[in-house]
Amino acid sequence: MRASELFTPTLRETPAEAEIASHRLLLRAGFIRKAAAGIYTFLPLGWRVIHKIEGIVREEMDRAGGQELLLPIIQPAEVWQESGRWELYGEEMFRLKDRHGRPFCLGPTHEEIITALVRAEVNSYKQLPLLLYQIQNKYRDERRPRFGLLRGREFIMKDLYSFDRDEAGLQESYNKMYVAYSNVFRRCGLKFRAVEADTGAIGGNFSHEFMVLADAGEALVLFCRCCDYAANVEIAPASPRPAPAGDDQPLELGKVHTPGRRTVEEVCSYLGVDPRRLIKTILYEADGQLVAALVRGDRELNEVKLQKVVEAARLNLADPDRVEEALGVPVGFVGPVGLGSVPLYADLEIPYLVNGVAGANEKDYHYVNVNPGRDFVPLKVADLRQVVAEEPCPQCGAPLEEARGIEVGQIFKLGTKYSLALGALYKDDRGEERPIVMGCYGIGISRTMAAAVEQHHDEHGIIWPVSIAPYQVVIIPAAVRDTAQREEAEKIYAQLRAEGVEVVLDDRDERAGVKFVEADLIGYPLRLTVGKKTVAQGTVDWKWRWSTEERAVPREGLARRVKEAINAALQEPGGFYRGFPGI
RNA sequence: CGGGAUGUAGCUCAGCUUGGUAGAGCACCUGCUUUGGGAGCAGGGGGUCGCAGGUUCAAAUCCUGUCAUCCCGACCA
Repeated sequence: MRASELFTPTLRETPAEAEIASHRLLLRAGFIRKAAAGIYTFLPLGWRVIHKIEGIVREEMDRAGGQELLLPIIQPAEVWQESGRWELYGEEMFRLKDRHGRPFCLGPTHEEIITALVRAEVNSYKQLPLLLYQIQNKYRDERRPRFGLLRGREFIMKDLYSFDRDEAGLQESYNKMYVAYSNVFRRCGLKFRAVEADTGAIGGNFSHEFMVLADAGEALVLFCRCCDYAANVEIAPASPRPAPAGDDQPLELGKVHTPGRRTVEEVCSYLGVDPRRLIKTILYEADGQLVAALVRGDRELNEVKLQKVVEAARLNLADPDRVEEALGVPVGFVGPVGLGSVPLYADLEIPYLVNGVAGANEKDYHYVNVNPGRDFVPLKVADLRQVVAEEPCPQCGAPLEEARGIEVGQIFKLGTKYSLALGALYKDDRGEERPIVMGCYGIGISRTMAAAVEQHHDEHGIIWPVSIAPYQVVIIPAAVRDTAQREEAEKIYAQLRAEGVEVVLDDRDERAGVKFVEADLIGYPLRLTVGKKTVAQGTVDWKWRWSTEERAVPREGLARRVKEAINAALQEPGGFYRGFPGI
């Protein structure tokens, strides 16, 4: 491709709407443009990257036995009503009606439609297992789209669904996908971790998320330095540890005046107690009913854990005004002692407390010498708190590390949730009807593109891994008006193309500086510069985008050397980033 | 959905407080010079000031409504 013909409108200045690196750089370098909030056009360079990622995904899915098909974007309401998710999905679903008033939606995901397909076409155990996948636009009307491609309303996703006869078959499919996903992200040149994860609203009972490690990531992951343990903080189990040594003998419950002290910090400094002795009482609405969660003052509550323990379909922090209305106490003074009918859910650490401090359920008062078991009895004691770095690994006990991650893929065991709801059954070898056992496995293609930029960029622009770069090489003649330089560059261009290298010739009549700056911004992995000096001495200047080093290499045999270097880079995508900080 | 902010040229923004008929830099077009890290000079084109009402002799500017976008929070296969 000639740069003079390439449609890559670059921006010298950063668009005001872009906050994070990937959004900023993809806009500036001319890969994407915004059409509406959370909806983007992919320009030629951006679309090439998407194709590269899709290509890698296809190869790995096919290698694992997957078969590609294409499901509709517009889906009829019926199948969603059958699974019960037409109601459950709520506002996040884009809904529409046809001219006859029949309800449809833009598919936010495809479990229903593919299960309906398999229900109709698969009847016998002989047709199983089956791995079907598609790469498609998906639609979710996010309350708040943000971060460019990382959280859009229209996005490109690969998802594969596995259909097996039984649990053992599902486990096998799941393992295949785990391996395939690891291959995909390794080949994309990304530093990632597979972490144990919550299954969320999609249902099912076992899941891993694939996280690209980057500071812009919305997820927090914990991983062990010594063993292979890694988990999303949402589900990482805490090990209970005793409260600090204090008074061993329970003292008499007492009420103290704490005017205006609402927060843990305020109460603790006012009363001169360690936050570890405080009982933090947080009120939630679980399916409309008020519940109280108790954690130590120095801990953070984990809502995902609470939701599971409470067994609520919907759980959200209770509105402070509603709490005051229901309990007659401002939230800062609510405590477990004498809280009436509100069910108490206590973290594992709470029963270890001796002579703790808690709200007195009376404005401007707290209780001291609160003793769990004596002064209140929780409905349930369970792991409710957030684990933090340096706590012991649940597998081996070594201190955990934490990192931020961008979720680019997730694999689930669904079991029979959808096959039962939609009646996807098969006859086994004894003629008995049984539900198909399902799994689902997603990769955010467009999100992976953004994640790659988050992980691989510098102050000048993007640094694409060779495997997903829009083009592998750019040739820059320093001055195209110099016939010798121009002809030399044209020759190299023709030779590289003959070798099958994906190359851009920057044949524009621009100053060399402009071409260098744009090449850095766009992030071509390899740059070959032809100048007056290199022509005279029979060399070209060779520079990798991720390196600061530039060296003159002989013009003789250049095309083959480039081809070999590109192949080497494709073989070991992460190898070129050894210099990058990582884990 | 709650809180905050912003909509003026393709991009970044000034002008708004104190109403008087629209500006800068970059980008674009033409010419000359320049040519290995976003060049210089000269000339030129481009905006119903988000939209709709209202106040006024007069509105980018004041008032009301509305739409859009961004940030924080809530939410999130």
